[in-house]
Amino acid sequence: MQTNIHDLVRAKPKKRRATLPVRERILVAAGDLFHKQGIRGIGVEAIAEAAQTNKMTLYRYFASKDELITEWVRGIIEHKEEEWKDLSARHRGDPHALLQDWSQRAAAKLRDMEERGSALGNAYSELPDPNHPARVVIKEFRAKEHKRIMRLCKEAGFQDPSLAANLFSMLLEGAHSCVQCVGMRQIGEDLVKVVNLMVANSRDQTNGRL
Amino acid sequence: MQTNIHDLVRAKPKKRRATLPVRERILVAAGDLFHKQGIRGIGVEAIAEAAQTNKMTLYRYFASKDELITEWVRGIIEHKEEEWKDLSARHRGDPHALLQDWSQRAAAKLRDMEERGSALGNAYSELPDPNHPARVVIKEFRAKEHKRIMRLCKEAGFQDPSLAANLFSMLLEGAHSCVQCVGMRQIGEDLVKVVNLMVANSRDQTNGRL
DNA sequence: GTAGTATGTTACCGATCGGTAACATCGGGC
DNA sequence: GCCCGATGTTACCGATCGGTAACATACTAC
Repeated sequence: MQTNIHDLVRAKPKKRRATLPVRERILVAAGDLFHKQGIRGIGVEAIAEAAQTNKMTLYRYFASKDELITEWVRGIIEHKEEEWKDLSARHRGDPHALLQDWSQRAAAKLRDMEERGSALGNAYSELPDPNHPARVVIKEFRAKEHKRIMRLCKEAGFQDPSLAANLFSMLLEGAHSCVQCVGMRQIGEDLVKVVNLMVANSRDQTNGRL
Repeated sequence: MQTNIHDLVRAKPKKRRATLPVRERILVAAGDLFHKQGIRGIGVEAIAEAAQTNKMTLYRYFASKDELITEWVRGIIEHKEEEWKDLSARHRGDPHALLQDWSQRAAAKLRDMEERGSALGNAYSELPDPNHPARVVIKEFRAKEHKRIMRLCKEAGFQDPSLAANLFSMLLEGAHSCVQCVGMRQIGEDLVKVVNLMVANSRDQTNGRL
């Protein structure tokens, strides 16, 4: 077969797809589909296709679907960890400001969250097996995160830091669920409001209400 | 074949199993397994077996697995509705007491909730299809429940009833999630504490902080 | 060029699962 | 006794899915 103009034209977009390396593309596509369709609601073949590759290549990077799930979860957690680092670097020595900024960022995330709540929360619900590696990872992260908030509440001088920390955790997690029955903008704003109130309360030493 | 003593002995437990009518047994077994193993993690055959019947009979009562799921969800909601009726009958004209009782009951439920949070929340996560009847039913219920709380907050004289209602919803939903990273006893008690605080605040007219 | 590595393609396997058909059995009411 | 409705049993179908094998192709480096 002779080389003609069409071949030259078609030849271009060959390597063009590689905006990201394969592994990353798979993780991104998997994350997107896991989140939208549910972990058990999407097959590896569809994920590979969405990542512009195929099942075989997927299995060259991930030993199993469960491992793919776990790596995806790890990625989300890693991202959250980095955000914590940024947050604590930005407000070093000022736990009140940190908490407020934290709630504002959460509200911002709530704002552009369409219908299907928290990825980690959903994953946790979808993986009831207590030995599933992804579930274990999520559980550890949640415990860690809660300790972090607890420490922050102590630094912030809350009268009952344990209560305050549990409250913050409840509010944040609850906001993700309530997005589904209340508007997301409202929920985000209310989260910020109440955090501001609590912080103001803890600052005002004459009235340690919370 | 002759009738012998063994046949007589075996004959007894035949109808003995009917503690509940078949349909109820199926719903109970399905609920148990859906909750423990996840909706997509359990098959209809296993459900039928747990209900001490078989797949064929299950399909004589429920047209499909989806219908079984939906009926199960409806049952849970019905139960919650009745509890609301009881609650509002018991505290007619006293929204503050109602809210406090409500939080106490929620705390009690949190106390004997082992590991796997709210059934409706999990179901919602497991059924991403926005057209799934069970999902629709849950969504409607949540909206209804939130309106109920909102009305209650107005009656209770909260300065910002919308904020208060969103807060209550967030706290309750969040408590179900946080059960997984904090102890359940603690979460329940803290939920009660903060509801009491908010109610006290709304009663104290000189300080409408929330 | 050639060799080697990463990726694509196809076909397949075994298991599971939702759902159905056909037939057997049982139990209660007449 | 008989009949009839409810339930049990078995076998099966078609689809989906996770995972693998074998082979073909493309790209890079030398």
